[in-house]
Amino acid sequence: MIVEELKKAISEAVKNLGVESPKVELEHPAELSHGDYSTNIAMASAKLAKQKPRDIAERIVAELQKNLPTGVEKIEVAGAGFINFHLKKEFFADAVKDIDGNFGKNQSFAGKKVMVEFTDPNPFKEFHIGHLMDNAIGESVARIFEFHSATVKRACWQGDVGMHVAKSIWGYRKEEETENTAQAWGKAYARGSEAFETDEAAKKEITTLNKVIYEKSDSEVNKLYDSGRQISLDYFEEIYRRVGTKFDHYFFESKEGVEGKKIVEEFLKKGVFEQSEGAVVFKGEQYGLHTRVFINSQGLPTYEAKELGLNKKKFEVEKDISLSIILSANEISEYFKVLLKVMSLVYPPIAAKTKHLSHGFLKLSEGKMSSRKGNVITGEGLIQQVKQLVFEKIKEREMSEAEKETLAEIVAVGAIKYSILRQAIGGDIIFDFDKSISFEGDSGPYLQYSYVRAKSVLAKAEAESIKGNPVLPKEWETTVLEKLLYRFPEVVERAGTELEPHYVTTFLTELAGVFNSWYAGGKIVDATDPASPYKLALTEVFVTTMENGLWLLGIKVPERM
RNA sequence: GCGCCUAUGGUGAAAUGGAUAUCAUACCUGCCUUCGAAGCAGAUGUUCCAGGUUCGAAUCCUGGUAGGCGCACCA
Repeated sequence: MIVEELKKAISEAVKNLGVESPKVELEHPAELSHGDYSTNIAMASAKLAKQKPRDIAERIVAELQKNLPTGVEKIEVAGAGFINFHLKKEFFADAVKDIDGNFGKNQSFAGKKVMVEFTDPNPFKEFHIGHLMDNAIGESVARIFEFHSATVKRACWQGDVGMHVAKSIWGYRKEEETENTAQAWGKAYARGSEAFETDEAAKKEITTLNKVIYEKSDSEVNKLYDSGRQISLDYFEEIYRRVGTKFDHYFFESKEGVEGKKIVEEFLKKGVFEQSEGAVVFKGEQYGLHTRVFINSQGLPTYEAKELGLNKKKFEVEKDISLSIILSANEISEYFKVLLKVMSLVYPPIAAKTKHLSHGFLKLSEGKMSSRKGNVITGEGLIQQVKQLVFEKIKEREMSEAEKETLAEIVAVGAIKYSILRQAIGGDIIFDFDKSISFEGDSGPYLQYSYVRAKSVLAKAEAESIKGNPVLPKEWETTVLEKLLYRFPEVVERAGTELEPHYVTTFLTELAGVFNSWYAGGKIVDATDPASPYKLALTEVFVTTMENGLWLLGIKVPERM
């Protein structure tokens, strides 16, 4: 590996100078003109040596020149004392040669199992664009772990009991003729919530109904409950299919709540929880957190207790989980700190392996979206709207209706996922339909288009029977494309360590830009050009990288567009 | 009130304590008789404020300001 070679050479050079120095760090400079790798070792050791950084840098370089590491074209001192390494064109050609379908994968989680819990929509409520955001991030995180060779188990945690269900069923019964569809249940929830907040009598009815649902004591309610629940779940399944997620495990609050309540009761005796105002609570203040209710005064488990049951259950259904990730919006971050504290007191080994990953909020420019108020954009609605724009764009194309339909779906879902995965996961996205979903510039379709275009170059080459060959042509000037391509595995690795899919998005966007620019600069397939086979090999490798990178983002690639 | 998070061109974002802060969009100017113009090339414009740490700060620390979220039986 070039990095290890360079590091070794640098530390030896530094040692030969008798300069004391900290650990050698290599990085890619922000600008390619500054070389392929750079080190700030001279600045870092200048203080220890009581010398000028630039002088040290000059002497290190002189030392390195005596025995230039393989693969290095030239070494320069720049700026305050940076040492920049420019690699040889052969290095890049070698890197290109090694790229295959596994490009970007590493072994860091080989033999380890990771569970990722995400999406988590609640039956009886809308599947809104916030769920779409959670899904896009969660699916990408799962795929990134798969590229780290982990066995990944996707889990979906669904609230099929609780106050929201009572509100929905109450709201459903209020309306005389209500269709049994997911949309109708979503509206019923809004009705129930409204009444709960404004009407005291309704509030009482709903609270009672909640208990009835838990106890399954009313057969008419049970019937409504069963059919409404199934309608929601079927509806969700259809969305998962469209966005490309397959869950391994579905967990339900109705089930895990029972176990969770038992855990709370057991640890109430052990003093972890205490009784307060008829409820069972955890006093978080002693840990700098706040108090939360685990069993309410009706004797029903709250979300906290259910989670306690859930996280134990995860480690029962899947043996040997190394890492259990829970994805959610950051509105419940504080709550999760309390939960993780309780978990560390109740079952420390599980708590130690559980990590809460919180992402920002997807909200509308006119304010917070709330399914209680009914001002939500549903996930399905958004996909439909974006699809319409795609249809508009391709209406003149010579394609069958079926082909247009498939293409519109792929482009629409890709555009949405890109708009979510382009930024660090902590930040909110103020959703504005016209601005948030783009087809040009930094966008999903830009990546898809670049890919499709490269594929058609390959198709042309095949038609003209020109084959790709990664052997360097005689006169060759290294392209920016080559200088970026070999970095892809590093990007994937970093995305995994930091749990940040957007590193992949940023890299692919830059790569596609570089490819497009190169593409516009001259012909790739050209029988009269001796460099054509190498150019083709580069194009092939670009296609492979885009395929793998887009897969990591959960973005599908069309054949034509 | 207390706690957590955030603040980067007009707008949306990126940046491992590093070099002249990078993209996109919008606006303006060119390029389809090259392998797909959902593209390419060019022009304009940016780190909330005040201190501090550091050879070096958008990044770390302190104090402000502005915004978001949370703070007992919703999830």
